[in-house]
Amino acid sequence: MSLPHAILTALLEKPSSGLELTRRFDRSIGYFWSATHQQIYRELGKLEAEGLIRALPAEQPVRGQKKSYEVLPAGRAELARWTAAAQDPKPHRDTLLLRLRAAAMVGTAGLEADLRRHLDLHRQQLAEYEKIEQRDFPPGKDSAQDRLQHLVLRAGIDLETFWTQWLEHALAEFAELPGRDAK
Amino acid sequence: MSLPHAILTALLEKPSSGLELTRRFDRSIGYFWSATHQQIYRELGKLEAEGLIRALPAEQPVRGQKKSYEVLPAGRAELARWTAAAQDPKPHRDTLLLRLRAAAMVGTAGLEADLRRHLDLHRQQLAEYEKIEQRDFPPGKDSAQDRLQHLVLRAGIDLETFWTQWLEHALAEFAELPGRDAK
DNA sequence: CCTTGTTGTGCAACTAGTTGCATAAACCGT
DNA sequence: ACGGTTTATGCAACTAGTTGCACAACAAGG
Repeated sequence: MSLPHAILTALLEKPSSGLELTRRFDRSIGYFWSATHQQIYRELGKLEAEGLIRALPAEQPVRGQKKSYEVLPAGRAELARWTAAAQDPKPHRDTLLLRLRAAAMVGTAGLEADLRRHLDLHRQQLAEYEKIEQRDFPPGKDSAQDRLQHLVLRAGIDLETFWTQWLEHALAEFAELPGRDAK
Repeated sequence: MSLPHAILTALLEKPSSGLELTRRFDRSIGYFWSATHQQIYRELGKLEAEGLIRALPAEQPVRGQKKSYEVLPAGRAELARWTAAAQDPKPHRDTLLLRLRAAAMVGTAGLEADLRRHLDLHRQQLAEYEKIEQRDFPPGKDSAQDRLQHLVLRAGIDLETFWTQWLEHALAEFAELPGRDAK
C-alpha cells in the first residue's frame, strides 16, 4: 500500500493537480514508484475522502477544470507514521532474469537482441539520471533534505550502472557460448 | 504474464508436484520470481487445461495425493517463444527508496532502525547466494546451461552487494545529518 | 483406536495495478 | 462558427498477486 504515500510525498514537495502529479510521476517519483493517471485520480479521491488531503481552489470543480490538492496535517502525520514503520522488503520480480533461466532450458535463440535493447534502455536511463544529478545537486546543496533526495538518486544511478555492466557481461558470455543457440 | 513461464522453466528443469514446485520457488526461482503455493496450483491447473503440461502418474488423483507434472512439447514451444519475444522492462517499485524520499519531507525519525534491518536481510541473502555459488558452480562446470544459470546467480549476488553497500552509505549519511530528525 | 501434527492440494475473496474508453473544457487554425 | 488537437478528469472492466481458510491423507505418540 504505497501509492497513497507516494502521492502524499509528491504533494508535500509541491501541491499539484492530478495531471501535474502524473507528469511528476513520469519524471521523478515514478523512477521507483510508477503510476498511471487513472490510478492517481482514483487515489486522490480516496485520500480526499479520508481527510488526508484537500482540494485547493474555491473555483467551481467542473470536469476539464484543474483541481489542485494540498496535504492536510492528518496526511503529513500518516506519511510520517508510514515512513517510520518497519516493512519487509518485497521480493523483486525480474522478467529478464527469468527469461535467461528459461533460455538455459530452451535455448538462447532470439534473446540476444532483446538483451541489447535493454542495455540501450538502461544506458539512456543512466544518462537521464546523471543529467538530473548535475542539474539538481551541484556541490554545496547539502541540507538534510538535499542529502536524502540525493541518496535516492544515487541508488537509481548505481542500479542502472549495475544493469548496464551486467548486461555487457551477459552479452560477452553469449558471444562465446558453445553452439550459439545451445539446447 | 510470467508466472506460467516461470513454472514451465521449473518443470523443464525437473518434473515436480505442486508442493515441490513451491519449495523450489522458495529456494531458487523465487529469488527473482516469487509465488505462493496457491498461485502455483491455480496456474498448474490452467497450464494443464491449455495442454502445455500434463500430470504424470496414472495413480488415482485424490486430494492429499501427490500429483506430478511434466512439460509437453507445446509447453516447451511456448516457453521458447516467450523467451525470445521482446519485452519492455517493467519499472521497479521500491518502497524503501520511496520512504527515504518521504523522509526528506517529514523527517527521518524511526527510519534508521528499519534501514539497519534491511541491511541485515540483504547481507543474509548475499551469504545465501554465495553459498549456492560455491555449491552449484565449482570451476569447470561451464556448459552453456551452467553458464547461463551462473549468470543469473551473479545478477543476484551483485544486486545484493549493491544494496548492502548502498544501505551502509545511507546509514553513514544518516549519522552526520544536521538535526538528526530533520524536518 | 484416537487425537495431533505434517504434508499436500485447492477454493474464494480481496487488493493493487493495468487497459480501454468517455467526457469536457480550452486553445488554434481556417 | 466550425472542426481538430491538447489538456484535464474520471469510470469500468480486467488481470495478476495476496490472504485466509478448508480439507484430505498419512504418520507418530499416548
